[in-house]
Amino acid sequence: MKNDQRSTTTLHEVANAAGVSPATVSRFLNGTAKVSDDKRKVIERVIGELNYKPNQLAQSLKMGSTRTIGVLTQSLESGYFNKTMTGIEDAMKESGYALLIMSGHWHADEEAERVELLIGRRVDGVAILTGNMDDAQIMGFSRRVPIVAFGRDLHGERINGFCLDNYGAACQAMEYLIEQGHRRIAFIAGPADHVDARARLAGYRDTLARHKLEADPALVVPGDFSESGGLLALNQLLATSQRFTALFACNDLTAYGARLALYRRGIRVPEDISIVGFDDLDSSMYTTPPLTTVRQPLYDVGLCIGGMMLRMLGRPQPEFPAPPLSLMVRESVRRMG
Amino acid sequence: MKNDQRSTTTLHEVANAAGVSPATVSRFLNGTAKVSDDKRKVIERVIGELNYKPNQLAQSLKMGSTRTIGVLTQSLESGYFNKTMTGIEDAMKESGYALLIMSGHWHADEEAERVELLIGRRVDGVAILTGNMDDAQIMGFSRRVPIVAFGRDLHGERINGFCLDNYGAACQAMEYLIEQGHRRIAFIAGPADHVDARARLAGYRDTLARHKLEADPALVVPGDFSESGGLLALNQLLATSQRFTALFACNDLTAYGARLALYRRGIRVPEDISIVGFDDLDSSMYTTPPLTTVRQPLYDVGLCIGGMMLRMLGRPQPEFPAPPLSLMVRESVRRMG
DNA sequence: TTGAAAGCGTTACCAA
DNA sequence: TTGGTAACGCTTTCAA
Repeated sequence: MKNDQRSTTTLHEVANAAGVSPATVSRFLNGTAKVSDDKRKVIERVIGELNYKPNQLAQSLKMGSTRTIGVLTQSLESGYFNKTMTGIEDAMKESGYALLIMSGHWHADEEAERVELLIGRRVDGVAILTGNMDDAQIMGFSRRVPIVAFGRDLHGERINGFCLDNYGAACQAMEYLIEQGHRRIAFIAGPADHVDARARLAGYRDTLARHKLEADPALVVPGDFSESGGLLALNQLLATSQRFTALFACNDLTAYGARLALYRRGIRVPEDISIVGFDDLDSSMYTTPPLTTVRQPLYDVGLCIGGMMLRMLGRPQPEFPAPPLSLMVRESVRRMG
Repeated sequence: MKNDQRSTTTLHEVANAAGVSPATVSRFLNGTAKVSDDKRKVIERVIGELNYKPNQLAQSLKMGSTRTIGVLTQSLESGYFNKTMTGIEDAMKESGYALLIMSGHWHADEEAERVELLIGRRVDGVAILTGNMDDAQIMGFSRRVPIVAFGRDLHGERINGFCLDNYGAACQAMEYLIEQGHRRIAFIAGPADHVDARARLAGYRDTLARHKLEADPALVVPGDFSESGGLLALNQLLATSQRFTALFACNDLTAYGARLALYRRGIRVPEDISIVGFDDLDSSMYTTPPLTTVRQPLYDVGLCIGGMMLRMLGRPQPEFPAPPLSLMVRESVRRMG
């Protein structure tokens, strides 16, 4: 017993102990070529005795593939992104690929830096979840590594992307509110530089216009996709003493914050004010009242991303269409009159 | 321009182009030894021109370190674990270490399998977040790779662990409830095989006993750490028409579910029933009413884990004491009489 | 200060 | 079917 400390058995040691050449052991391991029954038996035994595990590092260096895909998320804490990552993880499960995850925190420079890091670590592909980088920048990266980008409409030899129809879903939510008899509908916006936030705002405005309803600019207040932003926004809105019967929040977190602001003032939901959110986070089913919101099929998005990646990497996968957004009608909207 | 496709420049190519030996380039890159000014200049230029980036794979193989630490989490979707991971990520930020994250889904076999995978990928260390493996099993892994384990009191040459005082915090929460005048307090338990869940239950029982209050077994109902479990549990509790004025939920998710069950029946919080949770998830500050709950300093836990890991890996780090749990008094508990 | 060369643990080609 | 051997891209002796 000389291998005391974390010593790792190598292929050579196995070969020596088994009295065969390293090449043969390798062939046995990978099924690359036939090895005779007697040798196979010895090798099998020796591997068991020595508890040999191939060094993936060496394999990667040799084969030019790390069996790792990099994921650029924005925040490890985001329920939004993590659901997607679970999907990616599950899509990759059987393939032997591992996920190297890094966060860009919605900061273009940091995102680019992380992608560089990922490439430096020789990942086989990079999945980019939204973020603030230029499309051009991402296209540039795609010359160095296969990329699948969620939230971007990018396509090319080594890159694929897809978006969800945020605009359409926002319209759908607004239609619902209007159909329930609401006329004065407030909107808490998201970060102005965020594509999805912009699409949702456009959906709000266009639907109002389509119904020839006044789009009172005082009814649109800025938010930042966070609970505290929603709280602030609603306080700000209330301070202007504008009348409104419904509120469309650009995401669920914002809706949570707004809901608390209402609670603080004793304004009931949905009796006094109706609320619609966007995302359908897990907890939205359990708020009081359960939140009516646009469901983003994030897990499926992850599956989709994973599948696209695997396909780019040359592993045939069943196509998985980008899933649609849909309105989850729960209990935060009241039917008027 | 011959390097069209993702071709990667190597150290040798740089050396050739610069008219020096690979060794010199390597020395320049690592500052391992002095290189003369003229050579240094050429090398610098060539590296820029060729956009050379060292192959980390080759470096790792040579140096025996991947600068990667594996993290065994239980679920990528868990707000609980992800907060911790953010802490780990931040602790590692400057060190050049990357995180290879895998999920065990609270299943001992799967956890062990993931750790094997991590070791196979030659991570420099593994951080284990709770989970269901035996302590012995984990000690076993520690002979192969340095480990820091959260939620375990393990110590050894290549392993360090720490727990948070769930028992004490549960007692603290119960003391608060009693102090507020509550006498009949219900408890929604967590998974019976979960250490933390057990500690919290023990805290509930012992505090009752310490105050000579009846521990009515009908008042403790099983849950599973999820919202739906909390909802079910509370319905079950209500079905027995037991009297109680307060509810201690073994975690926040459970509290959310219970709160919805109450809402459904028009039972007000905290006027009719008071609720205390455990974890202090981000959204607990924004529930209606904001939830009084035990705060787990998960981000700091992550920092702590990261620091311990770095120290084990031979990088001196300032010690970071395991942070204490504390009760966040908000608005879900009513003062009786 | 520099270069040649050995080696990290694999895989795969070429002979045998 | 097997073994020898040359890579993969890097770091680090050892000499010069």
